[in-house]
Amino acid sequence: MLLSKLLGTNQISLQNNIEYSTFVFLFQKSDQSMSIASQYNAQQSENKWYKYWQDHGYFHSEIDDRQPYTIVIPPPNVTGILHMGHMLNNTIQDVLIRRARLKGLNACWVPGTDHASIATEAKVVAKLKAEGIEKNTLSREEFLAHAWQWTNDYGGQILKQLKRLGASCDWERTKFTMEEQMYESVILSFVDLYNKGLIYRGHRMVHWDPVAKTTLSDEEVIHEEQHGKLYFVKYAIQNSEETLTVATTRPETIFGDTAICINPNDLRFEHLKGKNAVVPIVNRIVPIIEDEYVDMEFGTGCLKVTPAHDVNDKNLGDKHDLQVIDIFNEDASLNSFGLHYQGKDRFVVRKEFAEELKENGFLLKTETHLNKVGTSERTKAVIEPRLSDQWFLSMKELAKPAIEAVLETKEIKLYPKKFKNTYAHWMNNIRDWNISRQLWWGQRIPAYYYGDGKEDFAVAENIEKALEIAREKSGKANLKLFDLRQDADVLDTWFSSWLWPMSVFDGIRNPENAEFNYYYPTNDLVTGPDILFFWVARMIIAGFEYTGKKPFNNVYLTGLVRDKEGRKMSKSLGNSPDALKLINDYSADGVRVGLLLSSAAGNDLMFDESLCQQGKGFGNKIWNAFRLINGWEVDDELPQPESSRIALEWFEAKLQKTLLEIEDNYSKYRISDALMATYKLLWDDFCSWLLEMIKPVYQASIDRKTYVEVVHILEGNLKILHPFMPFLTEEIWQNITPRSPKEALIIAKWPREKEFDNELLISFEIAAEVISGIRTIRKEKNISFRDSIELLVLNKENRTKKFDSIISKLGNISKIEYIENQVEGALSFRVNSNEYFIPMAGAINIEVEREKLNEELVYHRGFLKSVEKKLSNERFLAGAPEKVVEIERKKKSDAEAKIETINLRLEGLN
RNA sequence: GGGCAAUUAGCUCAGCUGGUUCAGAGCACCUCGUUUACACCGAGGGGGUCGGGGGUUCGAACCCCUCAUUGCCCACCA
Repeated sequence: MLLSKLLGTNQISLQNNIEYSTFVFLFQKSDQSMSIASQYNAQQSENKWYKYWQDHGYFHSEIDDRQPYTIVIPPPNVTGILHMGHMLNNTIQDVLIRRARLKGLNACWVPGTDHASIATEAKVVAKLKAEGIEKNTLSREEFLAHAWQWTNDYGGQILKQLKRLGASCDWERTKFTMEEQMYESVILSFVDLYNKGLIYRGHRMVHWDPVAKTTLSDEEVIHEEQHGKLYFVKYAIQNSEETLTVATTRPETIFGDTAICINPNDLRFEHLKGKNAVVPIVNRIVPIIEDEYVDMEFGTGCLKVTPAHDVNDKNLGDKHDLQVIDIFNEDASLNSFGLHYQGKDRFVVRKEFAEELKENGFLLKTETHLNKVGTSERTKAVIEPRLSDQWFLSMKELAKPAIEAVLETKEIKLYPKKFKNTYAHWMNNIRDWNISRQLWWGQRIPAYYYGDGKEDFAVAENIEKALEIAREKSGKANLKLFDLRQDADVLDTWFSSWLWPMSVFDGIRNPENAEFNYYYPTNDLVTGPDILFFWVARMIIAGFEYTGKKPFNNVYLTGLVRDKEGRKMSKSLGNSPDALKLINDYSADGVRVGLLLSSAAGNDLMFDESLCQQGKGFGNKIWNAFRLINGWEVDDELPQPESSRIALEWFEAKLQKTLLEIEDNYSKYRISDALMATYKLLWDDFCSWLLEMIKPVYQASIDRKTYVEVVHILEGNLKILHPFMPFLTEEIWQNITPRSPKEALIIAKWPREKEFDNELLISFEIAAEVISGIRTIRKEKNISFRDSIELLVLNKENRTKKFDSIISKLGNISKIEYIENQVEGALSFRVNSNEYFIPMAGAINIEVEREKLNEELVYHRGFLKSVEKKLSNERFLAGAPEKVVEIERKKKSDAEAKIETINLRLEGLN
């Protein structure tokens, strides 16, 4: 352990606000420093620290004096399993929440799961079917018992998987959208919106999913391009030898035809006006109506009208008072209107009926046709437009504050901001939301029917209240509970999750409760753009409706995780890696880093396992930096070398500068940039420069002051890295010295920001270039790094000598000497205007040297010329700001100085 | 059909208000190096007409126009 080394016998002056607690504890030295493996053992460490964190309640949040920082998880489907999208999403949330914790905020991340009405019900139905049980043989109660059984058996699996990822959720607050509090909140909000007149029951054309046998909202329908056929079908004209031809993509709906429609301006069909047509095979007589809706250019210019199965046809039907004939059963097989096709599936009928039409001379031809077909988001079934009674929520008014908050006052910010356009478009064209579903798994609609009339129902949060209302509404005081029949439908899943940020804090049932007032509005929401409308927009709407406040300040929309060929990850392609296997192979930290390395907000992420490898490699690098420091022997007698003092001073400045950069990145939700800045600080600045600069020569000891300071720096680095790599950092943190639970890294304090010396950073960069120049020459001339050499400096611009000790160390320079004149017979290089010489008798090839110098000369002359051209352009001088002109002048004089130097060197060679 | 975004090194992407962050990063690649924390390593290096064309400007990766390609969202043309 490092501790015994930190506590020297000498008095140490603690610089740089080193955490005093680090030094207070005295533990006996355990002599294990040498036995630490050169490879970091992730698995062991992950289990250990996750348990430790949980046991000590670091994830749990209670109201206190601190400012809250709240995130509610986008609740995954209760029966879901962790996929790459979740991993990305939750890694980002965990980074934000852990950072907030380190920054001293009261961080609260509320986890939970969604009952996912349609998806879960489909799974349960499939499972029962596999056991030989059909859903329709079960009562509602029996089915729900199976569904709960399923939920209890398999539900929440995904939450366990999130723990493997390191997600620091407040598990004590885990919520499920079907649990009592959440369920009641949904019902209350339904009743409330109904009483406000915003929820209504309507007979409308809705999207019907014939597989799930339920309606869907507009958002649940995915339009897909499909190659279909356009069938040209001949209809006879009643009492005439004439015919007309319609073009249709759906011949099977001919059974539901109740009119033919032409455009009144279409001169081709003048003679058909006022006549009737005969529907082929069906032999139904239908009117030929006129409406400008018909596009004369499309197909034949004649449209068959099927009001029961097409939205446009329904509109035409309403307008022209047409009969509505529904020809489908609920599974989209034909009903008795389908005549001899009764019971057959619509697609089978399409084929067979087309054949029959053809045989009877009604089908003139078919053409291939590309059109968009609506499919169910969940079941992939082709959607059937269907007329039915459903519950709707009118959205126009509700949406107004939500539009304002994002687009006008900007109190809610979307990242990346391009989604504002998409949001605006959807919100401004928002349509009423069909919220009823013909399913059993979900919150049941609290409407109770007491009669057969359209309005014979009462809406209330329980049946007793409903009875009161029903008695009043109907005027029948003798109505009994058993006269009431509750609506069979449940609510759209999103009608419960749109309350999520409020209902997890019980803010719907009990809006004045302390927790709700403390944690709400939440801070950041991290989710995918695919549910921007389903969920995000609706949460904003609900938030304003119920609290008058936004539900969150910022929305971070992640991209889709794709495979490295850019394909969507999907089960059918088999290109989705097993999340837990990845964690096992690359460690949770490695996977987190891998996912974040190239995932700017809103950009799709091309996932490649090698990124996880890079993450794992990074972890190992840090582990080994720790091993290096851990292995040093401290000698109290040693004074601190000049080079170490300066190196530490430099790193402190570099750290401060990087902290600003990281802060800036976080503030813009540029998480991968924040990670990259951290990555470079640790790998390049800390490992490659600082540790190399202070490292004692082989088997030598290190002085205590340097040692103490570098350990402190390591600790600071661990804090910055912790949000990205929580396990590794806690492991090292606890290995540095034993810590009490109060001193765990997870709740440590983020490094304090301080002024820093920028000049120091600049002069170090020059020193680094000098070192690089020395290395290049060593390499060119094959001078071993073990052989020390001398360096002569022709100092033309008063280079600071501050870093000379470091140059000596990293360049293995035995002596640095400042000189006044050119040196002959030496190797040379330039940094800025200064020249550096390494005396090396006989190592110079004059010809090669001259050629090199000439090349440089050509470059600088060309450069000078371009600058001079610019400066002689009067319009440039007039138009450009003084600052820019000044820069050009400086460039000019620099170039001139360089040319002069090179010329001198060339003369010297002759 | 309407809208939005993207196109920069072999790959993934930065590049903010037009000029010192201006052509960058990480990875990959090439060369050299290892009894010295780490080969999951170190040092060094090569590599781009900034999608094409036109314009504005003293000055364009950045602004405008146009074309091309790709992706996404929305939309009731059978």
